Amino acid sequence: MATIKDVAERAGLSTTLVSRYLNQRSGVSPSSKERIRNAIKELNYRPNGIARSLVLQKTQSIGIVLDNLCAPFAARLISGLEQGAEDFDKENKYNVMFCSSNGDAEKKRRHINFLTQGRVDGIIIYGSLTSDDTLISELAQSTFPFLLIENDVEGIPVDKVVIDNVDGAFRATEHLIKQGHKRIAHMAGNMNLKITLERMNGYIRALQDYQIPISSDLIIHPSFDSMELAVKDDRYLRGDRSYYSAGYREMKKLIDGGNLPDAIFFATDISAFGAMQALEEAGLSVPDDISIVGFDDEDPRDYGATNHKITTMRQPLYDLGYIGIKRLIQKVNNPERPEERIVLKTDLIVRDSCKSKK
Amino acid sequence: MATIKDVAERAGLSTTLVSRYLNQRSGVSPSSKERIRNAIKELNYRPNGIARSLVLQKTQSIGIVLDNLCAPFAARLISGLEQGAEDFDKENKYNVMFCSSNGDAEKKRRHINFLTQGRVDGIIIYGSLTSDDTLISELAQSTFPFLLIENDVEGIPVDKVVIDNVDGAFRATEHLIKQGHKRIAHMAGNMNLKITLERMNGYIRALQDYQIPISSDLIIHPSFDSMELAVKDDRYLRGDRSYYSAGYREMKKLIDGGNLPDAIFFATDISAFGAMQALEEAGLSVPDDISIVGFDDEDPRDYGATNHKITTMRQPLYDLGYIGIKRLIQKVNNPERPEERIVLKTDLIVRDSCKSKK
DNA sequence: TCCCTTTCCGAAAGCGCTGCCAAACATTTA
DNA sequence: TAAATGTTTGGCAGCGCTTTCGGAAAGGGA
Repeated sequence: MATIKDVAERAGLSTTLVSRYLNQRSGVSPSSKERIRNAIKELNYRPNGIARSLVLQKTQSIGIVLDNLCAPFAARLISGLEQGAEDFDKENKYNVMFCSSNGDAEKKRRHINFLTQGRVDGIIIYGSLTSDDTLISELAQSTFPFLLIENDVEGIPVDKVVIDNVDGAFRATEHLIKQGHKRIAHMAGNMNLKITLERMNGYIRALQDYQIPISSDLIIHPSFDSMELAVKDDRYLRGDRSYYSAGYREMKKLIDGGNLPDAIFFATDISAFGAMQALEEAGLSVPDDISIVGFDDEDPRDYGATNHKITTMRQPLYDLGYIGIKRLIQKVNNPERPEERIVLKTDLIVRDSCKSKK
Repeated sequence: MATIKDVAERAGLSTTLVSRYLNQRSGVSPSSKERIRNAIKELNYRPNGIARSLVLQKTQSIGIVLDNLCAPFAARLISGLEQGAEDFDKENKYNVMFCSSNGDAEKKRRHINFLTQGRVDGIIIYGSLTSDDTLISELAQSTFPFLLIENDVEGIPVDKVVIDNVDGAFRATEHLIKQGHKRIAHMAGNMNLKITLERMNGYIRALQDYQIPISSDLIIHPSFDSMELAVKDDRYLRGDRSYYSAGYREMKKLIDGGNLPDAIFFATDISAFGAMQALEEAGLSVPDDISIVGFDDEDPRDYGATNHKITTMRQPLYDLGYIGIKRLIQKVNNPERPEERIVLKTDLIVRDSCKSKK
């Protein structure tokens, strides 16, 4: 591969001049320009961005690492990220690069390590790492600019943008309460996840606020299988179905138990979809026999479910990305700014799965 | 940011030794190791990958640039790429990074330029560039390893893996012929695209082979709007709907014209979905009134269509990615290998949109 | 004791580029 | 004509790392 030196030699000029030409700086005479242009063409020269970045201490790029590029929610998140990068810095455009770990924690680690070794100017990490994520705190010690989305790690000052899960769950439950429901159950998510705790918290607070007694019978803790195969008919089904099966199983138990609650707030739509299948099979109707509110605004079709129109709390994924990358770029350009924790609210999307109780 | 020099100084050793330690080479005594380890921790040192890559002339990463990361087909392609990278080089794992241009040709160009300036060891470009893609030929002149997927540029020796569109269209048409259809129409795609020509070519050859007269009345050239908004209800619809509308319009004309063909072979499923809506609205049935074969195996739900079960030619997208990245990594490790053009066949997926003619 | 391995270590060159600074040249002004 | 100003140009250091190569130290055998 030809280098800037080769070009300079060929053009009979100094590398300084060639560099100036390449970066369209002033101080290059027209005749020199011409000679450099020719030399470049003759040698098929392509500048080495790596070397350039080394001296400039800047790559003009941003890395994003997430678990699953093809996940149902990813599209909206990605759009937000791309658009944010576009809108923020119109002249010095940032190149946004995505790395997908496909649920492999080790791979995610590797990606983060790779990118944070100066390969990009900053990174955004979506979602949590394994429980013992010393990597985040190590990163926080260094000065490398990074930002977390949907990973509300505690104890370390870190830039992050997160969802207000407590508020979302509160409002979801409140929605049910305001429709006159009293026996409101909650089907929790994976208890290893912080968001599960937060959502349960919101549920409990809503009941407390409206002076509805909290019954532990009505709080359901499904057990989750490990991630279920997301491939069907060689067509990639975008979502992990383990929550679906869990919802199905628990709903079945509930139906068999005989004492159905008025309403259920699900920590995630996916479990709700599974539950709805169980209800359907039992000849029960949503919302006539039971009201349901979910969370996440998932697309039932991504989980092979029938097209339920479920009332749900929707995460502002686009905004998560948009705001996140804006903040990161600010950080890149002004490392002194103190860390921020940005909280976004969820939206209540009212569909057909709830009904007022007479 | 601390550098290797700082670490060496702190440890009271040379940078050479620190480098050796970092790369787990022999020739570092246990006591030195200990001191280096401490120095690294104390300084929060992270090695600079950029500098490392500059001297090693290797980044251990691969870049992928495509038009739309969130496109319906992308999931399968991405899976293939990721898996291929994984399977090929188990010890020196490559980091795969994705760049999405969202249909912006200038952005795609920028991404390609960025990555090919030594930022990665090789890139894969999915889909075509603008018609005047001098960029590809420039790249071909250089020694930078790259590979094209689904972009069968001519005249330049380039590594690429492509679909056999002629064969696919031939077999699609043949499928119709063998069911006894005689008046088989073809709805073409965007005539600026080479694949459109190839698919039409396959259609014509099939008719010729089976001695069915070719009638230009039966070859429909829809006009396509520019890319249609792919957002609906703030939920990102994954596909571009312009082909859908075109299919709808043309089918309507055909119905109004009165003289419906026995069958239609569509250059893309998306047009077929649109056409099927028109047929439905006209009270006509597929496959009773007309048989249909499509191409691409698109998911109707990605285009807001009802869930048609269409017989179609499916592209082996996973394989495209899997084989493509394997080939690229080979190229990276052995630049001398001459360019290859790998052709993959499509699969006929029989569903419910065709019926034998009595 | 000497010589020969073996192990550990560091100086220095260099990867391809940019930016500072001074030198060379050209042009204008007094 | 000399001085002052403006425009081009190139030498060189240095970005953070690896690697070569020779030297020092330590251990072993005679």
